[in-house]
Amino acid sequence: MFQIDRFGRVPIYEQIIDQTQRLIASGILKEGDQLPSVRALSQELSVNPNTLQKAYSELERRGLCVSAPGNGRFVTADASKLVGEGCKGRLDEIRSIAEELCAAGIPLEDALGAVNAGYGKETRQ
Amino acid sequence: MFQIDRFGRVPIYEQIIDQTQRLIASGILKEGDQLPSVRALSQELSVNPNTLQKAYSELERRGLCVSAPGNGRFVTADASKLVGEGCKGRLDEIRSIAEELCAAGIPLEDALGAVNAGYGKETRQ
Amino acid sequence: MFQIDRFGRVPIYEQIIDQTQRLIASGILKEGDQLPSVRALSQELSVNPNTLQKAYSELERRGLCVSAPGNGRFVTADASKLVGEGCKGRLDEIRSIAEELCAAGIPLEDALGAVNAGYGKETRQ
Amino acid sequence: MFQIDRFGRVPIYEQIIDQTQRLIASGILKEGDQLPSVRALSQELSVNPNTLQKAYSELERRGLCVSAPGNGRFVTADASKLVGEGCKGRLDEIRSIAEELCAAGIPLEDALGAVNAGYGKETRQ
DNA sequence: GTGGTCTAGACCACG
DNA sequence: GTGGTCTAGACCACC
Repeated sequence: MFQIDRFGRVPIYEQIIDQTQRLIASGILKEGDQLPSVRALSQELSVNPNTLQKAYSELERRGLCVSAPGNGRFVTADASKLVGEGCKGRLDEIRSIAEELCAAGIPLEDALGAVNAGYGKETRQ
Repeated sequence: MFQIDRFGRVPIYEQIIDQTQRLIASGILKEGDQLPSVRALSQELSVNPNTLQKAYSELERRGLCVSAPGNGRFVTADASKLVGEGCKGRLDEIRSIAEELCAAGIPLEDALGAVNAGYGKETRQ
Repeated sequence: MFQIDRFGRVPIYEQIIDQTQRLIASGILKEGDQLPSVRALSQELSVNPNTLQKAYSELERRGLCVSAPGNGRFVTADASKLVGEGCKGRLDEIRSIAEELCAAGIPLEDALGAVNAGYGKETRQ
Repeated sequence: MFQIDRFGRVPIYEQIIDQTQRLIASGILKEGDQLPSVRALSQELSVNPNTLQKAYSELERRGLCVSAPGNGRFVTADASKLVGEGCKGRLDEIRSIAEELCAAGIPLEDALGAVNAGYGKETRQ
């Protein structure tokens, strides 16, 4: 369910956040679904419970899930909507990188091709 | 000449590297041009000299500049070419973000639009 | 009769206690009235019977009700008086918050207004 | 500078957050001031560095301070304003408690007295 | 069983 | 020196 890269420079807890958001965005996790418990996931991924706790707390802060102590943690009703909004901010990242590529003389086609590749990977497979 | 963000999560020395590369990519810094001295730049930016030293060392390692002890540090002949190649790696970043946007249901047109915006912004100005 | 928030940080059993006390304070529950049975309330609120048991035990400990095994649980004669005394402790909470507001520069009038609003709301309804 | 209660039910990290906010509200901590370092404060209070890190991270999330890795953590320009706004929400807490006191038959004068006591404590001393 | 908090101690990158 | 992350292991309250 989750894929961890222990050696990159993105912290583990952030990988969990990102991947959970992606699961919500793609509809695999829906409103009311229970997230894997801190302990269970900790064993499955061989990651310290505290690290997962940190990731889950952040997701909660963003309003994507709520915790019912003693019962588990559940995806909220507007999680999907919130993730969608958040993703729009990433368009700015693309624009920013595109500016650099432009300045460096990389042809526009290459940049557009990269975007298509990103979309194609999901749609074609 | 340089713009430093002391609070972001990208280290200062990396900001120096990035911005220097961009100056080379955009032709503002050309072969044979002298880079600002560590001491001068350190004062101008209120940045620790060690930090600048680290940035410059990395630029040298990448073959973008050479130091002539006692004379200064100069942009190399193939700096422009090397930067161009390096930038291609950023296409992967775009592809990676595009995958996420795709998963989140953001329409392809928006992503392509962001790329065009990045290119357009520079060409129109 | 009861309103439960499963996600807040106040434990469910404490919510039951608080709300029962409030029902007594406001005279809705009077001496000799029967409290809903653990089983019935457990179904109505979809709450674990143990949780309700814990709440009722605490109410008994405070002398607000007594259980007549096999017959039910009943509000005691001095419940109303006891609740009244207990409420006085909340004056300290107000004082504590008032200190913070004072430190933050919130005008005294606003704080007094909030108290009046709390009283007014009940008296007007 | 900080006062920790290890036995109450408010977590230590939250006490740090609250007290820091109060220091900002009362003008003792001003824009640009450096917060005590995680390690230093950890020793002074005999509290684990992680706990302080958690508190500081939350303050940062609320926009009250920024961290310059390697240099320390500093109060932001609008920290004071943000704290002021946040405090207004506490008026609702007062109103809510006042409602309960009203229902319990506590006289209005007692509640108003508690507010005055909170304000008086700071002004008279 | 669940989530939440805390400690102790380690490692890393940055300045 | 600074902040940031992670692990290991413990304890608590709640359901």
